[in-house]
Amino acid sequence: MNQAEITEVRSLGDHVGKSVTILGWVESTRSHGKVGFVIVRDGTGLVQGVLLKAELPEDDWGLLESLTQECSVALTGEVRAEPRAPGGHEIGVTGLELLGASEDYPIQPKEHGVEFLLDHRHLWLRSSLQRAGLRVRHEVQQAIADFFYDRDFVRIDTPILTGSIGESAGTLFEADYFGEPAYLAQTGQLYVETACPAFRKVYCFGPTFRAEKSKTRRHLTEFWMLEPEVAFADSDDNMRLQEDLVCYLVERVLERSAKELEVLERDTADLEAIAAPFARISYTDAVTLLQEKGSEIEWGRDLGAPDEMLLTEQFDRPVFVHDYPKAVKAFYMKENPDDPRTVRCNDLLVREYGELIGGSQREDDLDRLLVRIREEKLPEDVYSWYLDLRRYGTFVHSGFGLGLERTVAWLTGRPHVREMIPYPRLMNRLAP
RNA sequence: UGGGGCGUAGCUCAACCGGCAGAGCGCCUGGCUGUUAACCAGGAGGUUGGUGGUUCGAACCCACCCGCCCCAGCCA
Repeated sequence: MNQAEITEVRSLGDHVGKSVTILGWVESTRSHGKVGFVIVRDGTGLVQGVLLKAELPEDDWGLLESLTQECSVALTGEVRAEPRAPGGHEIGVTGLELLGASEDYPIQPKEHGVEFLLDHRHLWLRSSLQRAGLRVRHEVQQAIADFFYDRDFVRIDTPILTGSIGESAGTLFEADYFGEPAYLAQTGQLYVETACPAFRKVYCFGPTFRAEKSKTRRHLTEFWMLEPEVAFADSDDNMRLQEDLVCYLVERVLERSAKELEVLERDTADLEAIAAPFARISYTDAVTLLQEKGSEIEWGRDLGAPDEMLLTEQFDRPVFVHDYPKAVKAFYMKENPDDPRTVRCNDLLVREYGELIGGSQREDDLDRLLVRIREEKLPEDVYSWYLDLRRYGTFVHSGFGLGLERTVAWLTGRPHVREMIPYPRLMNRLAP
């Protein structure tokens, strides 16, 4: 195999009229007796190969029947522009080599059930909708890195194995750590906060784990979370950063993932309309509004999914709900000086998917934080290092967590987060 | 964990009131020089999720169990 003549499908436009070799996997074949068509995917695009019995060596023509779905091949021939071909180009095949056979490939270009597809996730990844969704995920990850790099944030990788607890016990995955209990991280937040005095603006971005027995289209037990943390930023600064980030992500995906959104049949009208500022409504005002719209919600209770849906329908873009009751939020959130029943926090809600972001200003007063830890009956000793942050130069700071899969599901319009991560971990799925 | 739905060929699904278990796709064989989920002809492929019960007779009715999906709770 002469590597010098191997060409990627995405650059075929530069090789029209020339002979090239394509390496890839067969998506489908159609044979008509003395002419055959083969669709090859090489990971950069699709190209159609045209095989004429009269123009192929006898041996190569015989190979046609062994070109089964997903076998790997080397295809050699002249490139032609052909608008009718998937990908816009076709190759008049003059040489054909079977690299790896593929017998009884399980996934057909037909409808399949969810369970079957998830059981074959390692093969399902090759399908067009899955490729499109995961490519958007990749774009969003890169956009996140670019956004924070451009703003002088330092990326801090927080531990996945921890001895201390993130938010609430009972939803932690436990592991054995040389005889001691260890837990898979639910959040990197407490750790990333500690890097603020070192770098001022920081973020962590990695997998997090929740042993929640939830079975909804918005939850995974292992998901990727972006968690920025900014020193000397209050809750309002925090919301402005979230707004800027979400606008940037939408812009990037519209600009660079247009092809993928088309494959996914995403109507992008609502994304194109998104611009700062987003609506901001206090929890208290939201409750009043929801009650007017017929919700049973009462002040003090957390917003349920139906409430969030109803609320987002009142706005034409993502909406911030801020200053929730202290009782329904985490211990580390800053008590609201104007109304001690509430904390300085916010959720960012979008239509159909609910909470994309949860954020807050952090409690920076040592005594008040201790009171909250005791109220929640949390083990004080494991938080000693977190409390040190308030002992040695405490400072106003805020941050938030953005769920990657939920964000990508929203951007692509796919209904379920399980398709937005290569290998979803769900309550009842640990394989493949 | 609660509410609702479902489980039949490799896959997606039919099967009327309880009466011979079927189709499409995929696969195999043959035909065809421009197909786009190609088409035409033929073929193979079944312990109807499991156990027990009712009945002359169960894919179908009943009980229990297993599995999956959707919604809710929890959250990102």
